[in-house]
Amino acid sequence: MEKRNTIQKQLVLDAVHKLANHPTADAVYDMVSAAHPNISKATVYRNLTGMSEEGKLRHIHMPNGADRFDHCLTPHNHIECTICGGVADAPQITPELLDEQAAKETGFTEVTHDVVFYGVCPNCQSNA
Amino acid sequence: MEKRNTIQKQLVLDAVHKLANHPTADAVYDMVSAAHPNISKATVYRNLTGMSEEGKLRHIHMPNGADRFDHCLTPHNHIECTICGGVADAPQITPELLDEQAAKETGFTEVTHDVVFYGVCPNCQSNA
DNA sequence: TCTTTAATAAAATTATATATCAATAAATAG
DNA sequence: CTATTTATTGATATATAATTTTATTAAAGA
Repeated sequence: MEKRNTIQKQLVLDAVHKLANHPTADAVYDMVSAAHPNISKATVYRNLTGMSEEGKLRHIHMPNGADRFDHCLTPHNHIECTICGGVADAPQITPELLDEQAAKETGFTEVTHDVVFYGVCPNCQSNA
Repeated sequence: MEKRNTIQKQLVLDAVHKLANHPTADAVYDMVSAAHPNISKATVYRNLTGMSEEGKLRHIHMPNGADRFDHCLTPHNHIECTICGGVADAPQITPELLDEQAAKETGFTEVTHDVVFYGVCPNCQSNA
């Protein structure tokens, strides 16, 4: 008796898949609580971080605002629009190289990294 | 009469220089308030972000904990120890290339980025 | 069905950062 | 040097993101 499948956990996972576009915990809460009004925000947070640790989701730490969660598990980066705040996928760029080089030059081991790009999204470009 | 030089601003700038190792706003506040007990935390935050915008300091947005501030203005990245939480300098890696490639593949313009590395620092390696 | 205990709901708490606003003091003019 | 202007400050309140706490609930195995 280790892990249990709860309705709440399933609803949270479904919401991240349905929302697709890198929702924040709050956005997930909004969607889930529409169908299941009594769900607690703490439960949403717990399940999001828990399932990220299990590898069912990806936890994206945004340097500015709230963290986001991604249903897509293949390696890639993210780009945030500096105008509307929307987050899109960005290409993954030679990550092994980055980590190796940083390890060599800093003396740190087990090196990983986060990259977040910023820019103006196509939509905000045309509305300017 | 535009910008004013205040004791508080000078104390904050000095503290970031003296602390050197990428202090958080809180660490700066601790040092400054030792010499100037009445200083407000809001003033420390205001001066840190203000001087970062003026280019006198660099504001490092950390994806996890509190933001940090760097007296060193030459371009480089940072690496955070996953054990002790300390932050060290990391090499800058082909940034123009990253931004260009991300812009091309996403359709975003005016692309910049943040990179933060994570790893185990030399000190935590030997204490393991 | 019963038992165990992982997971939940609700509220309080922590951490980081910003906003508000009356009071203060730095820069300049006279 | 003094007066004036207003940027800056201090104190507090507020905002946002996320975690902790604790009694209760319910999932899974016996």
